[in-house]
Amino acid sequence: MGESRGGRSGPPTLRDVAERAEVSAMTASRVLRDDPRVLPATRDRVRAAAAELGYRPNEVARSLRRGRGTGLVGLVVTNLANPFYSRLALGVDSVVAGHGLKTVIGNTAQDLDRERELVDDLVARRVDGIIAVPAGAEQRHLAAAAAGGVPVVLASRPPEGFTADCVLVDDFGGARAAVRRLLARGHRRIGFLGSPPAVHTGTQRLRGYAAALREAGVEADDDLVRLGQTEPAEATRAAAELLALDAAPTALFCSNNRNTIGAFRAIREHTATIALAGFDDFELADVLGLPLTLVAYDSDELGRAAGRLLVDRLGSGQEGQDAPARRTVVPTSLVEYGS
Amino acid sequence: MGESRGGRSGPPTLRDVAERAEVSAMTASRVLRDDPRVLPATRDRVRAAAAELGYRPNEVARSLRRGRGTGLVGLVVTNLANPFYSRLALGVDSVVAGHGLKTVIGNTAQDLDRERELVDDLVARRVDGIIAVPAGAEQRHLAAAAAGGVPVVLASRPPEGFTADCVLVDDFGGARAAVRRLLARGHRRIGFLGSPPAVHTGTQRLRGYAAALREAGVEADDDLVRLGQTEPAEATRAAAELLALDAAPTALFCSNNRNTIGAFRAIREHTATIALAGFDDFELADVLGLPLTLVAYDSDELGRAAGRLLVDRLGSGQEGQDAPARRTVVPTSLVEYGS
DNA sequence: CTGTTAGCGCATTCAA
DNA sequence: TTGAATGCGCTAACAG
Repeated sequence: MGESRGGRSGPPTLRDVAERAEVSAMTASRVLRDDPRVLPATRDRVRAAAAELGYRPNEVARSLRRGRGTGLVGLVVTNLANPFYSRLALGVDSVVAGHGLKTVIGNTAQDLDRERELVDDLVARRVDGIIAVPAGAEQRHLAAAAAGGVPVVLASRPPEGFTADCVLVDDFGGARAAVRRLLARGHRRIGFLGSPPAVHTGTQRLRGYAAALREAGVEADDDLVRLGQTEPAEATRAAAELLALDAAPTALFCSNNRNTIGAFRAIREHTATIALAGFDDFELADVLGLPLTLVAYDSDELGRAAGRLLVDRLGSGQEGQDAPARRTVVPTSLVEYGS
Repeated sequence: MGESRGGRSGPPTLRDVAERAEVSAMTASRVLRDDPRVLPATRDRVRAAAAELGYRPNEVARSLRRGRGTGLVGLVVTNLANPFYSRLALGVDSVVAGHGLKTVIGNTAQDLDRERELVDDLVARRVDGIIAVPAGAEQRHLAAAAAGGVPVVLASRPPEGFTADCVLVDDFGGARAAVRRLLARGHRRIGFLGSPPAVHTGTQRLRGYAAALREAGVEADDDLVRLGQTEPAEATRAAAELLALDAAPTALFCSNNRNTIGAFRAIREHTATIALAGFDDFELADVLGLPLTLVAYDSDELGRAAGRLLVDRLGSGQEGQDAPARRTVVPTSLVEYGS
């Protein structure tokens, strides 16, 4: 507990511990790293000295010296408040923590500039690897990081313009399955609510929607497709507009949980019965008092899979730098709520 | 783009840039930090060289050299999947990012050992400060960090056994207000569902509940109090048990959103009408089809306030190290849903 | 088993 | 305006 080192400032260093224990810095270093080649008596003295000074090894200096990275994994997401991303984060952390790595989470708030800065900063801080859910199709910053030797794994979006490992959800198949189910129930006018066009998952889910319609011989109607809603309130407005059309849809398919929740509120205010389906499961979906078909998948697993890809790549060391890129797809399933 | 440095390994360093630009490392350093005292011509040469090599300053070396910290703020939470914590995290980040600081989020999964390791690791990595929501009453690791000169701010729990800035929610007042409202509606047997006793917020909210009962002259009944539920499923079971009592409660008060959601499911399966109130607002609370009184507060603001306290303490520099600890309280309000 | 030498990549200090 | 020397805190590589 005693802070006393001739008035020097800042936290105690290895030398301080060494002096106090009357050994060289090297020996102190060995003790504190549990190197066995130290006499038990010396070891105890060093340990005591460290404890008395409240010594904490400086991890910054340590990584600089060792040169093999910092033991940190950077995770870049657009919106931590969305349970999808927080689950993903926990999945990543659960895997990498098992390999002695810490997760640094960066939130971009959908801002591309911020995303670029964040990635650059992670590289500058010498993280061992980066897992990212890029906000847009512009991925030059990630490509640069990868080119600079930092392993990059993409989650929920494929790499654009460079190669990297990635974990995807079966966006196309999941959306198609959900829309097929609406079609099987006799719906022919099915609306689509989705994220901005630049978002990969949204595009794929729209493709799945279109494919299901085509297979069923239903002509697509662009008036029934509304893209660009990010928050439930926007989705509620968009859904209300669709429901107010002369040729209004009898069912809605939403490309993510924000849109599904928004659409739910619009339907709730509406007189006619509208069927609802959407991508992403969410808490309390079962108690909305409305039949609801959701495309569910394990978002923790998405994170774990991404973590595994990264850890594998790190583990394979120098020689594994240019192993072929791997792509994992997380399956989806349909869940029926509400009855 | 060209990687070419006589076969040296690893990313390019300042010296590499300097050599390529035919200047000293010092000059290169100045250019890359936008030091104005460099001839424009030289500056351009250095910039070009850096770009060609794909140079990224090594932030690890930089912080070691400067000695004034890493520009990182450590945030320690128990469960990122809980919206409360992800909001808190965003609030913190929004404030500290404005001061050039990055947030490192660590998730403890309610594990005290993991929390201790995490804090130690953050200290070892020389973060500039730590914001924590400790899982239990045991805070020696935080006290040690604070004693070691790392500013610590607690969120949602007060420091135990040491002094530190903190941001609290008005747990006592919020709970009392909610229970008062149930009492005003004529309820006399009111059950309580809460987190494990070690959690500070749970204890305070229980105190608020008890105080409201006492004021109203209602005798407290320990049989109506169930502590220890962390997940909705556990809360559902606990609520069902209360509702099955001979002298069953006519209303339930829950000390957090996990318990409220769990209790909701139990009440939904129950025949009699049970009034429900709880601490924490949550998404879709308005559509549960049940009258619901919630204690709401701004959890982003909780994070922002914590960020502000930390930034203030950092800003005041050396001399502010032992400024008196500050305590901020975030107010609560009652929200009525369902009708 | 212990110590000495050297240097990771960068920026502060001083001198030119 | 530029550069040379020096050291942040720590640890490989080599002595002893």
